Amino acid sequence: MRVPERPSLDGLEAKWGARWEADGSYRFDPARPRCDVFAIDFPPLTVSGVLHVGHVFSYCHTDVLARFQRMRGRSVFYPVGWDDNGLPTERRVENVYGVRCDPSLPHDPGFTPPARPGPRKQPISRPNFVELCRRLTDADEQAFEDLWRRLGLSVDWTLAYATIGERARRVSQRGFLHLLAAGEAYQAEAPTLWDVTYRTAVAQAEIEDREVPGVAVRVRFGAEGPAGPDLVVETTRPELLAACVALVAHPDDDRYRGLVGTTATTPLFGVPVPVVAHRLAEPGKGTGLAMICTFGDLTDVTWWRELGLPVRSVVTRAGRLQADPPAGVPAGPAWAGLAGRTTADARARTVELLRASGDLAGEPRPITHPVKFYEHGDRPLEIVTSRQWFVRLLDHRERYLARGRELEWQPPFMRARYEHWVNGLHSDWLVSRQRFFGVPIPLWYPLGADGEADHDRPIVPPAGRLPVDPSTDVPDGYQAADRGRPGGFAGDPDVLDTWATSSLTPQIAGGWEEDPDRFARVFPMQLRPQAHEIIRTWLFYTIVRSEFEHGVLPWRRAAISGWVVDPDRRKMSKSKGNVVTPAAMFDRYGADALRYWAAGGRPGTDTAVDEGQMRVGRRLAIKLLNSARFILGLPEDGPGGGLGAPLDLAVLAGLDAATADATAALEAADWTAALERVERFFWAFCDQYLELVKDRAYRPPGEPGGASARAALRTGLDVQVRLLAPYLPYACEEVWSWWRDGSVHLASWPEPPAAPAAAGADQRPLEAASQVIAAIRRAKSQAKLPLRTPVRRATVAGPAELLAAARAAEADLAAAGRVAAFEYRERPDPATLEVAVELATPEEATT
RNA sequence: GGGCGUGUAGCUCAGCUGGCCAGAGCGCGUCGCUUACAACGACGAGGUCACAGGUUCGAGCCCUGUCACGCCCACCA
Repeated sequence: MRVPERPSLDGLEAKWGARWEADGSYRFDPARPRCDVFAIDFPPLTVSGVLHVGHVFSYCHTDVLARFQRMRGRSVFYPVGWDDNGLPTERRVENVYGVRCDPSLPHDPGFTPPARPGPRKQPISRPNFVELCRRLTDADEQAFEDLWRRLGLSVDWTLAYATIGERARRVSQRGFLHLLAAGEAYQAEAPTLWDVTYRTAVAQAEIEDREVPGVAVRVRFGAEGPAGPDLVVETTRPELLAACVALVAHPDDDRYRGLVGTTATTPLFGVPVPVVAHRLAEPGKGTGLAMICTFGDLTDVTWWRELGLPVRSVVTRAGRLQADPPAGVPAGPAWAGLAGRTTADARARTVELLRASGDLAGEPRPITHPVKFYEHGDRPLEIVTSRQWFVRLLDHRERYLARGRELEWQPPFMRARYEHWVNGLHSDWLVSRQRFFGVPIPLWYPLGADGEADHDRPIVPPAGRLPVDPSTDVPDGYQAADRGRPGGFAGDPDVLDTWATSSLTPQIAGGWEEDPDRFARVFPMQLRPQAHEIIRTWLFYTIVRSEFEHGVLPWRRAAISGWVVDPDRRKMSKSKGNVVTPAAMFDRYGADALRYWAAGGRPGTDTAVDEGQMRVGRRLAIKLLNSARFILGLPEDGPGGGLGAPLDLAVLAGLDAATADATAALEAADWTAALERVERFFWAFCDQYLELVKDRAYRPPGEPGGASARAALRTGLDVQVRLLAPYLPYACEEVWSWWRDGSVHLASWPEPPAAPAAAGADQRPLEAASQVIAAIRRAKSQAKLPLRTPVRRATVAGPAELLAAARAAEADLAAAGRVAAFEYRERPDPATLEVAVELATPEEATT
């Protein structure tokens, strides 16, 4: 036994972190049978360059569950992943190094990035760009790893993977090729939502609506024949006038019924367009007559498709009006004034032109309206027509809904989000992205004699060649010189959506098709912890992939965590300047305290940063050290039990109840309830029980009652250190090391009874004694006297059973309360004990 | 516009399938350096359980409606 003179939390993180790493304490044991494995599909940590306490919050929850399961004897499969793939990394590289990717440039092997970013972004080749992405993520990952280690996450670092790493690329490409072979992945030339800043198509799941200012403009169209006055259309996108292919009204709208089938004429351009009817036209919006453009919004796409209208594109992929007008639109002065402008510029310019030509009906009205944005973008999405890869979702909606009902959701209401999303899907999953730092689409296309790619006959690499990069690798049967030559081949230039890889995290981590033995042991997994805002992406897509590849749910339970909000309950963000960094919290309170605060966040609920709670957590950890020092510093008894006093049996019986409750809560993944239960017991153990038996505990070995108290104290400590270990891994490990071998985190989870002698013992002696000692303290406190003030007589009144229970602890009460004499009065009515306390006079007190 | 969630002491929240005087921690006040702990301990004061109806012997908990807040979703006229 080696108990320090003054226990402290200082230095524990470095000391035990190094030990756990050296001992491989958290290694997964691949030899254990499937039934002993607890596998966690842990969220790949987003390497974003910004650290805030939100990053540690939900990971603590998972870690508590992992540590609990490990102590229950499971081999925990707890891999850590890095989500470095994707657009956020690209954007950071652009800003940090002042570069941008130009895939037409050749690789420059001697390239070094500018020392500091210049005002203009320097164009560099794709390989150089990807190199910089790697360099940046490597550095970030190191910083993040240090943070997770300090937090005490019990992940298995030997299982680490990165979503841009070779293994992930191989799995991702294999998965894509499986979809392709099954006809579940297909390509289509279609109008899709397009981000003009990043110049890539985006999927439904990555879009968000934002309320932005705009204008509602009323525009006159020329009517045909005797229809009378001009037709007035209200639009927020007048710049798309040249893209107008029809006007539309609801079939039941009497105002326009007579016009359907006639032709109207666009102002400024004089282009004839048909007036058509469609149920999606809403009589109540604007004038009830809308302009159909290719393409202003998704409704335009629907109208265009269902009504068989022609295409007149005017917006380029860079978000500007194209140089030449679309076919059928004259290249007159009106167009000349708009060509090359951004859509926002062109909008204002069009209003001026309409005003000059007299085609404006009234003045433009400023409005705010919801506009679609790419979640990482800051300019509104446009709709452009391009060739893209899709994965079928709509065909299997019912199967995904069924899997969602099969999944155990925590909290259960989160299932509604999932169902809502799946029911609201309106398009298949667009998986191709016109980006650079991602998993390449593993295909080439043969080039015809005319040099055009034949997209209908993609060249597929054999499984053994994966991963491939079609921009540098050459398909079997071709030479490098055939690239881009008529009769040769061209690589698919696109990369896969980052979720197309992340949706395979169970397969990547589990060794799918590469380590079948391991995969069979860990998949399907037990737990998927994640945040609620990515239910529609990560969670949904993972179910999609698992359903396709394996026909099963990828995990049994999804634990959805809430947000961390600032102390004023606002979401933390860099722009608001309210980000709390974890490093400062670590320094001030320590990892255990931070974990304690995080564990107070109930499943699925938002939690505010609360330094007060961190202080409480720190206090709990210190209390544990101090109480352990006291208990372990008591005289040692020889072997042979000794448990016997009713109070000692009672405390252990109470501990058994707490253990059972905490275990049940943790089995249900309710880390907060379990902690509350254990914590409550622990404080009572220290403040009530320990104070009551101190006198006996001090007695030398051999004297009556001493061994029993010490046995209960030691047993209680032993059990409670294990109950708290998932929450306070450092303080618990420290205490454990004072008197036990090995790591507490590999010790067994306590199971009642803590001591056979105390099994099912009567808990009332402790309950009664606690009431009596509290009353004695109250009397002294109200008399403004020190607690050591003697009591001449304490008269205890109450029901017979409680009186008997109190009497069983009389000697302890007398010592703890300095009571000279007790009297007992039986009274049936009060449920609790009433204690009349006669304090000693000052003269008596001094003697 | 649709959906989900939340509204309980100054603050953060517990209150399980409705059952005796509504709980905890923080904060606050008072007292106390008692041989584990003064970055501590003991004790105490704080609540019309958002509002209005209803069901019931009995409701913070169930039903209806209203209000406030948060989140998710929605075809930008």
